[in-house]
Amino acid sequence: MPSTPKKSAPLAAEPKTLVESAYRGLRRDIIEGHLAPGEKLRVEHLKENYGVGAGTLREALSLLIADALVVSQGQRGFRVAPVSLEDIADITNTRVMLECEALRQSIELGDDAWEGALLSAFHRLSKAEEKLGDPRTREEWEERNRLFHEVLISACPSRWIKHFLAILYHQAERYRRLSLYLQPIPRDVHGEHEALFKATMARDKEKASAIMAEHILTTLRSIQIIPAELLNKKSPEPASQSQG
Amino acid sequence: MPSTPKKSAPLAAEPKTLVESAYRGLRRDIIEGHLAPGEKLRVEHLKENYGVGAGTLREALSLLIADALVVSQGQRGFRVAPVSLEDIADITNTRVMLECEALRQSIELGDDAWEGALLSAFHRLSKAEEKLGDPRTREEWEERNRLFHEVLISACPSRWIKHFLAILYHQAERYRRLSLYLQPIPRDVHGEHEALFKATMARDKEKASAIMAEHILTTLRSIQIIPAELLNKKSPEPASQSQG
DNA sequence: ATTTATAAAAATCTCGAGAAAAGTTATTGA
DNA sequence: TCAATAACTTTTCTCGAGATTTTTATAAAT
Repeated sequence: MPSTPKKSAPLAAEPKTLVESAYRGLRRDIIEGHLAPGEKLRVEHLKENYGVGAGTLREALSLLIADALVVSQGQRGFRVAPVSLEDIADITNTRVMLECEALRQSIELGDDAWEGALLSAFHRLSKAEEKLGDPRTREEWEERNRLFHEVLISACPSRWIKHFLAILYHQAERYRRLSLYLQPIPRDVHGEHEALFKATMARDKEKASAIMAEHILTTLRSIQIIPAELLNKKSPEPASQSQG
Repeated sequence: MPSTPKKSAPLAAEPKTLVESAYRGLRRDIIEGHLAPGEKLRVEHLKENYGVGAGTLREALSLLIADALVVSQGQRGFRVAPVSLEDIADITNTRVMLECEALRQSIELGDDAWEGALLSAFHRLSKAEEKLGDPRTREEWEERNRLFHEVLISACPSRWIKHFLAILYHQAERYRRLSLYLQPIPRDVHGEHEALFKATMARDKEKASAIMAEHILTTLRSIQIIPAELLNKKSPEPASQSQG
């Protein structure tokens, strides 16, 4: 569970310590694909890229195991978590179940402030969707999309469901970015968001969750074709990373 | 997700490294209550109890954040995760949802080998339940109970659901042990297990999941009274731990 | 040519000491 | 008496170096 109630990240908010700085940088590079799935993470090499000591980097990698973005085996070091078609299907199905349940509870319990926040988030997302196509606005849309989904379920009182959803969202985001090269622009995602928004505001639990399920599953279908060369790099080819 | 398909633990199987040894010992001591909820975990003191260096212990603590048994805040060190009535209720409800879904899928997809394993697990659990009351057999019952639940959902193909359930099971176990002093012997748990077993073998998905839900919720009700002195020790009172 | 054994290389794992921060106690001033 | 500051103590955080283990490369033997 999140140690602080501030954000969805599994650690405190701002990178006060070097461990957290390295954790952030590594997470970003894994999700954005700069560190390929299955790639070996050699501590002695990586510590230079993130400007920290060996022990500190090991600690950051241990933290990333919680997000299932890194795996470690016995005495054989760390690797970027591998990807597979079964995995993304599993992630999606589990996310559908949890997010639909969270949405139902949120609709049941949400108050006026929640409605207001939702209205605001939907407005901002709509604005970002108007000017899609420009790759410079993609990051903005990505962030507002995340926020829209977060606000939708924010009235759900279960911290555990939200915690698990945050993990799954990061996982799904990684897969989405891997297949982004193929499908630069989503399908009619605005229509889906609008229907989702309306059903939620109308407090129609079943309809809203049905739309949500279809929405997430559609995303899966647009992802399922991933070029083979992006999968599970086992060889120790050195990749360049960004710096926190 | 588990890095190895062997067990439900988030790390490799046997404690080959000191990090893992410390991780195991700490997890045990937290779940069994030797390290009280909310208690501060001072690295310099703890490293003697587990016979490892400071960096190694920090790494083990980072690993425990994945299980939500330890929390860390900024520059203020580590603490045992606090407990609350809302939390155990949340854990239970989430567990009901996930475990019922997993059971439905398991019933749907389980083959003959699964039925055989289930039969075996139920038999062993029944034997252990006959001679309950003797506190020496409690650990044995605990283990067989865990295994019975694990086998029940083992035919569910979703690794993520099982991963989340493993986390929640550890959480619930901690609460159960905290309240164990009050309720040394469970209620008619054997009858519940038998009904659950029969409905599952009869491939009655809805009936089985309904019994499962009631079963888990009943456990919650028997837990919800926890003596105040066991809650959230904020003061740095030194507690004695077991040694790995 | 394939396999086994040996040796070198690389990487992981581990520890103790030093710098930075947080928490605590004592002192000063109103 | 109480609040604020300052000095002190404790603890966390960080790094570099040494001990094991794994991996790779080389050579010998069937």
